[in-house]
Amino acid sequence: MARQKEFEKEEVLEKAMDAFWRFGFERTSMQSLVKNMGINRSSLYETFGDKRSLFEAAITHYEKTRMQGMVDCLQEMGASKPAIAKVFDSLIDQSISDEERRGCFLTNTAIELCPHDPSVAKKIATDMKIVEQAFYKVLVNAQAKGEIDPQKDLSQIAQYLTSSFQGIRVMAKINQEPEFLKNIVKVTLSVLD
Amino acid sequence: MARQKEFEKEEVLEKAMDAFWRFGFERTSMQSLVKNMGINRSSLYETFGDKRSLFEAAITHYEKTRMQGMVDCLQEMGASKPAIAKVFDSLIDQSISDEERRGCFLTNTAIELCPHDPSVAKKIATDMKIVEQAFYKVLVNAQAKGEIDPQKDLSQIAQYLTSSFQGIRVMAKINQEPEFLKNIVKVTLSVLD
DNA sequence: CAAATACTGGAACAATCATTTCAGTATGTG
DNA sequence: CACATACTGAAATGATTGTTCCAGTATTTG
Repeated sequence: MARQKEFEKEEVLEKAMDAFWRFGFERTSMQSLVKNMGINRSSLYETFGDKRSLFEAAITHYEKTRMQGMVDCLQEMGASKPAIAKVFDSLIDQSISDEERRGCFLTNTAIELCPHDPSVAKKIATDMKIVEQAFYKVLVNAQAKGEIDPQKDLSQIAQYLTSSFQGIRVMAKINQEPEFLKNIVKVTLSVLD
Repeated sequence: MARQKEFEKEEVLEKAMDAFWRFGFERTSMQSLVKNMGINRSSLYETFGDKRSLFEAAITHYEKTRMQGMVDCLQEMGASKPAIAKVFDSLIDQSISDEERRGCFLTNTAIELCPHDPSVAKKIATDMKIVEQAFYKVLVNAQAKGEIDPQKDLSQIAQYLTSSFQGIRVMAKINQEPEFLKNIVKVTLSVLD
């Protein structure tokens, strides 16, 4: 018995995420969010609450729409060593074509907010654990297939791959040359041989 | 024929660096800088110019007082493989005891400013090249001593080590457990074997 | 003493920040 | 039609932002 919402929540959240992703929490003003999300200021506050809440929603949206895709790729049936290479290859593809150098929203947030925001820090820590465990599962598969030396400690390698991933995200902010990034990945993955 | 400056430039710059290091460029206000540097607002502007200039001076100060120490460690006479281990060990020590999770000022700045500030981006890129070349020199020594397989491509490994360093800096923002970080370093350096 | 420089503290500036509120209009259901 | 909800646009709030300016005081050198 009332008017319906005119905007799709996910749709405007995508735009909010994009703004936070590009500029970070502090450099993104509510003013610019109103402009970029294309909804009224009042609707924004009513739907998402304050800036912090909106930011958390944006992070959650990133987890669902970006991070999960990578995790899924690692958790496909029978995924093993090639899946790891694939994930790092698409990391490079993304980094090269990322003209605004957005990098990874989670990495950016880890740097900007983790030390001062326990709630966000917890979210990011959980995300990293999920990525790490996705790597771990693939490594188990790979080891079972004989692609990886059975002596190797897979949980350690999973942590290492997660860390390497973050490192490349940082490097891509500084140097986007394809050869440069490819070399790093090559050496990184040589650990698996 | 005039009054002398009462504060040591390096001394107050250290304090400015500390603030920017902890909170980043955007979250550090001139107000808080006036307070933390312990000098008058007028003196601040007269000595360092505007906020951006002060920030660049802070980065330069970090390069001289923090980064250079690591580079020196790598460039000591005859430094080879153990020097690399030492650098990563002290990275872990720093990360563990870094209660405010400041991490690396250059990493933080790369994430926050590189995409939007070409001048800062250039500075950081130069710094990374310096670190990379320091690694490279040590690797050459190590290879000459027979510590490293002569077949390995040292410039690629130098890039890899630089990237891994950044990765650990990010991970330490998220998880400071010593065992966790040590494992990552262990796997990282296994590339040299 | 006189001139030059460096300090202090605070005021003033215009701009921007996040957030709240409100009056008015549109669109739906009973 | 009546009521409920959702929209719009704008204004107002109070705080904070970076920066400039100034009057007054202190310290040094010629």
